[in-house]
Parts: sequence; C-alpha cells; structure tokens
Amino acid sequence: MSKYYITTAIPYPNGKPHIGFGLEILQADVLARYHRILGDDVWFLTGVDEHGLKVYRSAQQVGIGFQEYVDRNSAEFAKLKSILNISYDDFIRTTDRVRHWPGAQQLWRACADDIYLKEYEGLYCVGCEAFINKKDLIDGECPEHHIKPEVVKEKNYFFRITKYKKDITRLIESDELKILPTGRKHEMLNLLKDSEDFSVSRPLEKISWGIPVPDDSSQVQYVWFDALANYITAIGYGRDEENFQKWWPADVHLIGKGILRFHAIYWPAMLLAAGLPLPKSIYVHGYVSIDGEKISKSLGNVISPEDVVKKYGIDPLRYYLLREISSTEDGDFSYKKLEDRYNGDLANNLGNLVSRVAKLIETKMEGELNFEERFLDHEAKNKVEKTSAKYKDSIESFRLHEALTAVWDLLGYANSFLDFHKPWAKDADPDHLLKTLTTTLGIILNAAWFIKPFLPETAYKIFAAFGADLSAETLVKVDDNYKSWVGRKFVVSKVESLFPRLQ
RNA sequence: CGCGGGGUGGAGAAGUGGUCUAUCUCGUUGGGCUCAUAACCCAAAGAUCGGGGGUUCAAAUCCCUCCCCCGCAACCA
Repeated sequence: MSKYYITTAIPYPNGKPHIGFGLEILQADVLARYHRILGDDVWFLTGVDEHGLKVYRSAQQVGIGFQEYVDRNSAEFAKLKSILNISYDDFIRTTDRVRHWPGAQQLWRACADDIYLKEYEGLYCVGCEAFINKKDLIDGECPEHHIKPEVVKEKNYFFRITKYKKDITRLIESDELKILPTGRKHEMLNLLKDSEDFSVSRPLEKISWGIPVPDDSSQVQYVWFDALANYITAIGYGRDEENFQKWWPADVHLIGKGILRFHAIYWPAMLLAAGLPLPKSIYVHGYVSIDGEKISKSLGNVISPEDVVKKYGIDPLRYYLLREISSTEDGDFSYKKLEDRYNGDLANNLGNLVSRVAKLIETKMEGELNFEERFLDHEAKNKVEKTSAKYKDSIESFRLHEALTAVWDLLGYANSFLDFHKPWAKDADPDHLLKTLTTTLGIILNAAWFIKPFLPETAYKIFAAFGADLSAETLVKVDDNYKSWVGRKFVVSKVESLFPRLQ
C-alpha cells in the first residue's frame, strides 16, 4: 500500500464556486476515489485562497468586514462536498492562523537566503490600483481610466528564481516533476527561459490583508507565496512534522491551465530554496465555457454546480463534466448537451441495460441468479479484461474521459450481446439462459465497479438492484474480472429506473 | 511578424506520421427485436480532415504560407 496525496488549486472565494472549479474538484475526486479502491492510503486536500487584492476589493465593495466576507463565501466552497459528493479529506483556509500562518511564515524563513529587498519603480495607475506596463499605455494614459499613471517607487521582497532555473528545467525535462499533458510541459520549459525574479511581498500600506513577512512588519506576503504554501501547511508543515513527512511530497497537484507557471516554476523554486522535495506531478485541465462563451460575471452566464444538481442530480453532472469534457482540454457546458448525455448515455445505455437484465432475471429465473464461472462467455470475459486495461491506463495518464468512453463501449457490447442471444425467446433452454444472463450481469457488475469513482451513488444503486452485499468492504475491495462474485447468489430487488428519461 | 488555442460528414467531438480503405455521439434513412426507461440491436447515406505549396515510400498528423474563429483589462479555475 502506498500513500497518495492529491490537491486541487485553492480558488479565491469571491462568491459561489462556478462550474469550472466544479470540474477541477471532480477530477481530483475521481483520482482520489480510484486510488482508495486500489488500496492506497489517500489524502485529498482542497481549500480556498482568502488573501490577495481581489478578495480585499470584493469585500470592500460588498461593504462588510474581510473576515466575515470570506467566512461566508468559503462556506460555499466547502459545501461542494455535499453538492457534488466530493470525498475530500481536508479543507484548508489561508486565513487560518493556526493551521496555515505558521507554516507560511516558516516557509518564508526557509527561503530567506534567496529573498532580497529591492526598490521597484513602476507606473502606477490609481484607477487600477496597480502597476501597468508602459506598452499598455495609450497616449501615455491608462486605457481604462484615461489618466496618466504616476511613477511610484515601492520596496518589495523578491525571490531569486533565476538561481533555480537550471535545476527546475532539468527536473521537468526528466519528468521527475511530471507535467501532464505534455504540451503544457513544453510550454513551461519555454517559459522558464525568460523567467525573472518575482516579487513575493507587498507593502503593508497597499494591502494589509495577508500574512505578515517575518521580521519585517512593513510588508505582507504576496498572495501567491502565501497560497502555494497551503499544500504543505495543511498537512502540518511548521506545526506537525510527523504528518508532514508522511504525506509530502504531493503525488498530484491538479490545477487549471491559467496558473501553471506558479506551480511549475515558482513553487518548485520555493521548495528547492527551502530544501524540500518537489511534487511528483502536475495535472493541468482546461477551461469550461458555457454555450461556447467564456465564463464571465459581466456576461452573466455563470452557472454554479448547485444550480445544475438541483435540476438533474449529482451523478448526471459528474458524468457530464467527466465524460463530455476532455480532461486536459477546454470544454463546453450547455444544458442541451447535458440532457443529450443524460438521455443517451445514462438513461438509454446504462439505465435501460440494468432494467432489462434485472427484469429478465426476475421473470426467467424467479429473481435469483447463482453466479457460476462456467456460465461466463469467454469472449465477453475478454472484452471486460480489455476494458479494464484501457480504463486503468486512461485514469493513470489523466484521461478520465477516455476511461468512461471505454466503460460505455462495454455497456454497448452488453446490449448487443443480449440482442444476439435473445434470452427472452420462449424456447431458450436453461443453460443458454444462464449463460446469457450470467454474462450480462457480470458485465454490469464490472461496469459498476469501473463507474464507482466517477458516479459513486450510481454504482451503489446498481449493486443494490442485484442485491449485492453493500458492505463497505465489498464495494472497496472488489476486484475486477469477476473474482469476487463467483459463487454468490444475486437477488433482484424492486427495479427502479436509475435515470428516468428526460422529456 | 505580439502570444496562445482552434478550424475533421448536418451538429458536437476524438484522432497529431503507416491497423485512417478517417472514429465516436447525436441527427437522417431502411430493417430487426419485443426483455427493457417509445428504450435496445443491425445496416446505409453523408467528410477531397479550412485554402495552397512542400518534406516523405507513406500526412488529418511534420514544414512553409494564406484565410477564418476564440482567449490574452476586469469579474474568472
């Protein structure tokens, strides 16, 4: 048994989580559940990044205290556990002064040799409350606020990333720090060439909402320094050394494409400076658009997972996001496509298959089937084994959608198998009947096991429909390829539609 | 010369040198079945893989060039 530590990025809690972060936390959930089934010791961390200018400003706009503001919104993110049935083990908040702050400050101290104070001079637009690049100016004015920016000098701490560029390049090239998909790896290797030291602090008078820099009360940690530290503080860095040693390094950081540079360049540099091991891999997903449009509050097309789940249920949304959208590519969400997937894949293929087999066992076998190996069709068994190989390979290379494609291909095979063998025929002899139904039931049970990390509730219902032992042990330890149900008796219980068709 | 992503049968997608005589889902057409959630199964029609040029024994897949779409200020993974 090996340990498996997986993290998601920690989003800014500016309002409710939208469906894009839903995708990320779902992908992580599948990986976590999959590894638990394999018997790994899994730790799945998510959380929120509550500092930084954006949160600071939003709270001001809303007109309530910062802490109250983040308390309220962070709760919405934590709720994803029940909204999407996420199996995270821990939820870290960067405003947590007990769990997060000490580690974030210790990390700073550990990096201190590579952090230096520098006077930074730039053009500052009061309207933007931010530095802007000279090349973005139009006629010497800020394009947005139409005012001349001021020349401002500011003292910041900088991190000497340049010192580690060679090492990081080597580690990424050799896959010691593995970046998936590989296109992203090349992007980062390219980007590394021009990376320069980056600012890791802000003056207190600009933003007080953050973690103080150790030994310099005039500066606050830049939000990215603070945020990245969550991956180690949550498991005990600076607070619980034993637990930290148990879990670090992370096996997977799962993130969106927009923040890869922080994870592939800055974060490794910080860890190297602090003398800590690097994460083993970074998995990068794409962005979700809605009806082909970028998600945007100003466009008003933001959809929260909660909205969708209320109408369609948890597993249909899980299925959609994990199947319709390629794990590492951009994808699109629309209610139309969701309904198509629901009816086509969940109701017609999976749900209906379960119904017809259950009904056949009920009417032809008086509701009971003793599962015997000798009744298994060899070709079908072969098909299941192939599916299993493809499934595992897909998940382990972070192509979750392909794993589901393989499973649905197997379900199609079962439907076709049934039609070919016609167990409903009046003159079917008992052996033929047993062979056909044992084989199709076997496929369904295998499929349920494959589906379990993706659609936990559905897998549970399928086992229940055939009276399979529902103890946690069975559901967790069941191996594929029929082993664990040979010799069992399956009893069909009241048949209910898993996914009633939508009109 | 800004950067990046993309253009594949009616729609949406997969596939990035040789099982591609291009795959899948939906749709369309014809047939079958009647166990099942008007579901399921079989078959067919439909694409010169954005245009042009090149490399190669071999290209949707590599190179060049042109055209078009979408991101790259903010909200935002």
